[in-house]
Amino acid sequence: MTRKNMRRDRVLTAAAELFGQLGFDGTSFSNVAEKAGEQKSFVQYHFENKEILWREAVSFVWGQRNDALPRFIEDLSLQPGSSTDMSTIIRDLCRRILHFTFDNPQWVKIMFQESSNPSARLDWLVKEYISTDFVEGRAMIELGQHHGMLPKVDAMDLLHILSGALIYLVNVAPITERVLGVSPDSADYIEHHVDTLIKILQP
Amino acid sequence: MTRKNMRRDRVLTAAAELFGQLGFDGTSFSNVAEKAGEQKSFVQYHFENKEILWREAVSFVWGQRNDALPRFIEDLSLQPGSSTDMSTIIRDLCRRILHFTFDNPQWVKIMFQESSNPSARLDWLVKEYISTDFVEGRAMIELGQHHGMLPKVDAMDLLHILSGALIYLVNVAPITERVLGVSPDSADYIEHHVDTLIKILQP
DNA sequence: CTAGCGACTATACGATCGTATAGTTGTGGA
DNA sequence: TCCACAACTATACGATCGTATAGTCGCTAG
Repeated sequence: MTRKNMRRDRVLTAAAELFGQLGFDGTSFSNVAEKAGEQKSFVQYHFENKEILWREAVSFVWGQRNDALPRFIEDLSLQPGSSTDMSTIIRDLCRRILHFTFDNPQWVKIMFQESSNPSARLDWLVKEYISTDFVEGRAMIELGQHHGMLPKVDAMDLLHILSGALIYLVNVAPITERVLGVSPDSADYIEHHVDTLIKILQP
Repeated sequence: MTRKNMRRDRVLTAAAELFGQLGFDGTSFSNVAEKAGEQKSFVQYHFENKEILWREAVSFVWGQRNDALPRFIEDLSLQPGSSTDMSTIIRDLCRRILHFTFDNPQWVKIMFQESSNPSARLDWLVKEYISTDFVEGRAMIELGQHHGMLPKVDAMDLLHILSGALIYLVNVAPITERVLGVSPDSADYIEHHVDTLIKILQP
């Protein structure tokens, strides 16, 4: 990768983090520049306004996510649908999603930020990325159901319930940490949580 | 209620909405004043700085929530633990929580805002309100388990899973609305969602 | 009647916001 | 060698930020 793109990516990484943590209005060019170790004018030069910076940061984050997540999901379809233990596959998938999202929470945080204050940006985000997520998520759930790995209930509701059960854990992690004095992003905690989820999902 | 307190409460209501939607940094005195139909100087007079305005708004919202929610939860313990249909009680509780949170999403949104950017404010929020929520939530889950109404798994994990399944629905509602073209805050949608959740929770 | 005080408003301050634009530097082709 | 242009930086602009403070109003104790 060229040095030029490295600097640009550092800015996008910083921007994504701040947009996720502070929201669109709470994030500033100087914020981003400082976090990225660049000058404000450098950021402004590469992204002519805040709206564009936001969109590029979102595309950057979703790109990384889409590079990483499908690998996990393919595991689901690779199984011949028979002999392998049902709970093992689901457990593995949940575990990987949790680990990935704990390491890369920006996509979830940005999604929640924009969703809490509907705007033209949310329209763009939905049209560009999230509507696809819904379709693929639903298909994944239905695949799991078809293989007898998930309860036979409304797929879209189940998608929301599972997404909620997983993502909520990441979102309230700093709170859980303060209240219970444990780290929800630790392998042990994730393992335990997924275990409980599996028990509930089993017939 | 005195006219004076009415104006103050209007400000707190506006502040809570904005803090939830835009976060602490994204919210300003002028923002709040405009939304409340007051002058910036009026807001500043009653709340000497932004930190205090935030804390008062949080206390206001949690106060309203604590006035409204316990009534629902008492229903759980009132039952003699026997004859009444298990699923009916849980279903009713979930339904009420969803309706209430769709009508008053500020407490959830503020919690997520602060959780996405750990700070001294989060410490205060946890100490003042959320640690209690955890304890009571856990007790409620254990009560449900004791009555044979919930699966016998780790109570804290189950609390997170249920909270997630319910609250996620509220948080992504604007997205769901755009993607599926339905209103997740409608009675029908809630009913259907809770129905699915109950099916999963049943043995 | 009025002095004083609590409730509220108006104005002022420096800092920072998003954006525009002028200036500087480096480099590759004529 | 020198020029053109891309890459980057510095500075400037009005608006708005959080906060401080001076001013206005109405009521009531003396």
